[in-house]
Amino acid sequence: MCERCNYEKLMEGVGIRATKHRLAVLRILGNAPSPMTAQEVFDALKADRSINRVTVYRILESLVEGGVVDKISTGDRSFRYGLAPNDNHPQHAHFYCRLCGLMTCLPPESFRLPFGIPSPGLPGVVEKYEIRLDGVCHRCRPEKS
Amino acid sequence: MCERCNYEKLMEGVGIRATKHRLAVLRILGNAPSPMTAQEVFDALKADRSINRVTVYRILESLVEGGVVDKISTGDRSFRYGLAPNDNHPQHAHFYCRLCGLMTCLPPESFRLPFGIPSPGLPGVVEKYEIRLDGVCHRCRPEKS
DNA sequence: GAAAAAATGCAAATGAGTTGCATAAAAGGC
DNA sequence: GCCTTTTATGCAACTCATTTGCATTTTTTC
Ligand SMILES: [Mn+2]
Ligand SMILES: [Mn+2]
Ligand SMILES: [Zn+2]
Ligand SMILES: [Zn+2]
Repeated sequence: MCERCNYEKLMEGVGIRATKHRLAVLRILGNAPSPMTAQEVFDALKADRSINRVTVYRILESLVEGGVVDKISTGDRSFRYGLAPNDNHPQHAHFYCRLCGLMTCLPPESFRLPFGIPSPGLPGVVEKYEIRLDGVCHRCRPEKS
Repeated sequence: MCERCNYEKLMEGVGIRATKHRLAVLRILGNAPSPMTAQEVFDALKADRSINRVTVYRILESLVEGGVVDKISTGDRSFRYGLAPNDNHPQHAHFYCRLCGLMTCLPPESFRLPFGIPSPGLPGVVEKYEIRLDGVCHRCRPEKS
């Protein structure tokens, strides 16, 4: 999804050592058109590398912890992971199909929150926010006229 | 949360028979200040009634299916349930504390999406949407100056 | 290069939510 | 009311994404 992102620098900038596996995970997420599940990342990695499922979870956890990757919740019981918003990638909303589980990135212009996180008045300190539209994607529509 | 809601009518209006258990669940959700987990609903019910955990899940499922209750996703791996937006209860965003798991309803005025669900251009038909601010609530703040 | 620290692998556990099937309660027909 | 059919609930077992514990590499530090 981005040629301008130097993933090594991105990771080391937040104090995460750039191992082969971690770099591979971040590249996969960076090239993905939509946020992926841990399983999808795992499968993508297995294609040309031997890696353990647990390691994938731990890497994703680190990247999320470092703020490089976003962990996105859905209507099913798994999470999706994608590049976190940064200078090159503005925050954006997602569409989630409750039938096939596909999660789609929406253009950043639409559905942005009209605020710079006005914490005063809120019940806590906001670290991130999520806007998710749920429904049924066109592929899954029963009848398409 | 609401004295104007006739829960029996609400349920039967969407074709859900109002059994004792179902009514109790809906009342608990209606009186709750924040969306609850299935476990919390179960515990609240157990206080003055014998009921099975699975039944709670099935009742919540029915109420969600009927559109009376909203199933809200979070940063942990469980869901919260609350009254679905209706004439008396406008859609609103939520704040989720990643430390204690508390989910708080935010005033409907703030953080509403500027749209009436403009499906054209979207990857599917939108049925609902979620706005969730994630962070750490004041109670969980490590140092409060 | 040896010791310490960090990353990875493997097996087992966790836990919210689900499924299958038995029983109880409610609804319909007479 | 009484019998039949449908729907709701209970109980036990299961699912499956994620986590945990601990052993084994791999990397870093000295
Ligand atoms: Mn995205
Ligand atoms: Mn709410
Ligand atoms: Zn779909
Ligand atoms: Zn908290």
